Amino acid sequence: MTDKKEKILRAALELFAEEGFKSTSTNKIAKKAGVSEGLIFRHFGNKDGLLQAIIQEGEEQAKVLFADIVMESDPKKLIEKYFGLTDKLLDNPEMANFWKLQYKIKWELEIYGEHKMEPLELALTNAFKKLGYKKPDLEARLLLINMDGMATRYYLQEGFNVKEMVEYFRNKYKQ
Amino acid sequence: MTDKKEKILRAALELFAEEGFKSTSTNKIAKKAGVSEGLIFRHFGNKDGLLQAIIQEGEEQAKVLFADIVMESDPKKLIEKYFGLTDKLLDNPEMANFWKLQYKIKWELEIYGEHKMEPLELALTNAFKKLGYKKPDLEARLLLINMDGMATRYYLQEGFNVKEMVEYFRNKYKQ
DNA sequence: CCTAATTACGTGAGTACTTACTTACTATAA
DNA sequence: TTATAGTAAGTAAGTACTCACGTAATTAGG
Repeated sequence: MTDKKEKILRAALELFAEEGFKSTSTNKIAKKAGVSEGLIFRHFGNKDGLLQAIIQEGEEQAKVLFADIVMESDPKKLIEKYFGLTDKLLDNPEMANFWKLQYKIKWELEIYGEHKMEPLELALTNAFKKLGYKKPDLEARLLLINMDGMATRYYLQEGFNVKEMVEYFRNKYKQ
Repeated sequence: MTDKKEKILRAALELFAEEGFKSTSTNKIAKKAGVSEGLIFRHFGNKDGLLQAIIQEGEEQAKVLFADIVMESDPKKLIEKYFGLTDKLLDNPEMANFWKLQYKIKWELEIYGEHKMEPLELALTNAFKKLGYKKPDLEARLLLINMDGMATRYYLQEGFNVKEMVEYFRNKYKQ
């Protein structure tokens, strides 16, 4: 991975997350990265290849992020760790940018990409089963759906207090 | 409102909801509506004016939709009516299209437009207060956040079973 | 170890096509 | 007769992508 190739990736991630995939021109990406426009196509083939490269890189990040949660065997601790995700995401600006991009392109290209979340959903389902929930799969999905909603607010509603909301929701699973 | 003007509005709503605002060309709208491209600009000034017209029309629809819920004085019934929203939205395809557009442009243009939901949030807050909830405002917001999450899944995740999820969530507020 | 050949990296100026929007014009109705 | 509704054919400014051309790095052979 050359220096300029990485600069393209970083510039594209930022611009895609800010302005969307289709609305971001390759010209703009090249200017932000400080390279010639042609270099983008040399390295990634076409604009879509660039997007795929960004997505793939992010998926690997996500796996690392989820690993610690999924491995937890104590159900209560697992749920606690799940709620801890938010803080991790908020503290790392590059990670936050990547997740913003994820949601943006979800809506722009209308693909949900559930496989990314599947291990997390399964782990949560198992935890709720151990805790005696009658419908552990639905309870797990409810948590993830709530996460989607939180993300919508966090990224789009100015002044939305995530931490307060997460704290309130988390408390429902504490006792 | 002339016949052709309305055809433009309908075509634009559909295309914006399907492909997004920026990605839909005025040329395409004109072809779908069966009018000349220039007529769009005669009636709406520019592409943004067309979007505004669609949004405004939809906001009026939303007010009508929420009115029945907001007016309800019995807290339990109010919450029940809130959960009934889903069925109403799913049964009316034009309404479904409008809400899809709402979420799409939220992410595309990064504006949340909370004022539209405010009366609903206030009404729910009041209902939870009457029912003795310690933090009725947060509980109300939780419901709306959940709705955002459900919408994300419903519109983007193929094969997502909304009714089952809504039913499960609704049951938490029944007793 | 030096040189020659090959590959990978990088650019600037082009390509054909699409974009939102304009203009000059006609038909229709009040 | 005057405003309104409607059109066809433009326009300049993008758009993703290509191409001919260099230069730097890597490898191969004597």
